[in-house]
Amino acid sequence: MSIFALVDCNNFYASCERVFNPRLEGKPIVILSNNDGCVIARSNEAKKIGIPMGAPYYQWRQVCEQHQVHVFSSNYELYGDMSQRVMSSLERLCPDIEIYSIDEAFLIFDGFSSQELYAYAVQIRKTIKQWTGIPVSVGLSLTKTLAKCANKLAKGHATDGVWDLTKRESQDKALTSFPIEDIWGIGRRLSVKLHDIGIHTAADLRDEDRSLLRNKFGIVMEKISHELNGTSCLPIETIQPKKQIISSRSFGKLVTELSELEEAVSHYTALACIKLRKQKSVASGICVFLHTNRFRESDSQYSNSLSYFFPDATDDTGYMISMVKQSLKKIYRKHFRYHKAGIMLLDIKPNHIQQLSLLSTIDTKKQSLMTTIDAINKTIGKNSLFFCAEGIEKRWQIKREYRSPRYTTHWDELVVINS
DNA sequence: TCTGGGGTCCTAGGACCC
DNA sequence: TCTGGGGTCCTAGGACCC
Repeated sequence: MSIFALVDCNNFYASCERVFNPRLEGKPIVILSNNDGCVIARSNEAKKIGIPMGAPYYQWRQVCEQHQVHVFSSNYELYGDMSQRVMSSLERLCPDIEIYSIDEAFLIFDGFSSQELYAYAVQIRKTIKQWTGIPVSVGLSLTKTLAKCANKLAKGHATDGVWDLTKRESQDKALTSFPIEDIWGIGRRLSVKLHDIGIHTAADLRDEDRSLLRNKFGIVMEKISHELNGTSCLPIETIQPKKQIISSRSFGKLVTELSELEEAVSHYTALACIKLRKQKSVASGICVFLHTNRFRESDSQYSNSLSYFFPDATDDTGYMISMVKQSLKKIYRKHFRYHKAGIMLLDIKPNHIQQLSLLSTIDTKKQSLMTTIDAINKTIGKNSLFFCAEGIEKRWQIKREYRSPRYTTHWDELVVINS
């Protein structure tokens, strides 16, 4: 029988900061979202202080200062690179792997006894720590959902960072005190509804009449119940190309001018196109959106979006920028203070099964231009070449006052050791 | 002053087809 | 008395995840 292991990095972003700055060990750390807006990651010490996930930073700044919390802007280049190191290490330890998020992966094992597997999980944990510096926890069980539960227990209680829920007795014991809101796939709204009908723990949900669950909540809930019962409904999935790519940011300052919005939106388009070409795909359309700051109740509010579909699916940044600027002009209104804008690439397909229009004229020169730009930027550094439309000053760019060095991706930001 | 960003899946309802 | 029935595709909205 197959056993799923969920490997999850502990407080991933905070751990990444610690790898290159060991003085942070044992200290409270928080990491802020883009624009230094919200708290999006916390070390255990920061959790203990009571700083909640998602809290607006300006409301917690004082508390942070008071407790000498180390505050960082998000450093996605560092976290992304560290994630790759963790994932490629895991791939060497187990060939059957699904990378589920930046800090989690499911592994699948066949033919291990549960004692052997427990020992191997402990080994995996040690190896990842040694190779990357990142601490991880491992949850073991018969389904993905149970492995998630096991991982949660590993984080809370396990001494060696591994929790085994493969045996029915251990499941019974754990699930009767496992709150439904902690189950993977049950969010805030569903847990309220479940409590209303008397389902309070994972065991309650597991033992509930599944046709009732199906009728009341749909197939997702029915599957969760099966999964909690040890029947696997969610297989390991291989990496799929994205079906849509979104690129958007809040601005570092409120923006009123069309010209600045054009720059921002062009820049986001360029970023999205890089991702698009990287996964060897083309997009059939692009949607542009913008809105004012809904938290500023005294400001007049406006939001809008507009999609444009291309005659032929494409990955050409220049063409998309020109189209997106036209769309933006149509939805732009003067006299509003804009807080955020973005674009979404729509109906993405692999570039080798491109459906051409009757009158299509694919421009191979442009294709090789994009390939060349990507190659140059890859060799001599990001943004070495970019479209003028993206702007040079980029005054609307996000704030990142507390970003740590990009230790692993920039030569001039390498870690320095003072003797 | 200051409130993230990027994704997926499912469902219901409408449009349309034969 | 008694409006056809069965199917697909698309979209918007809701829910969730990290």
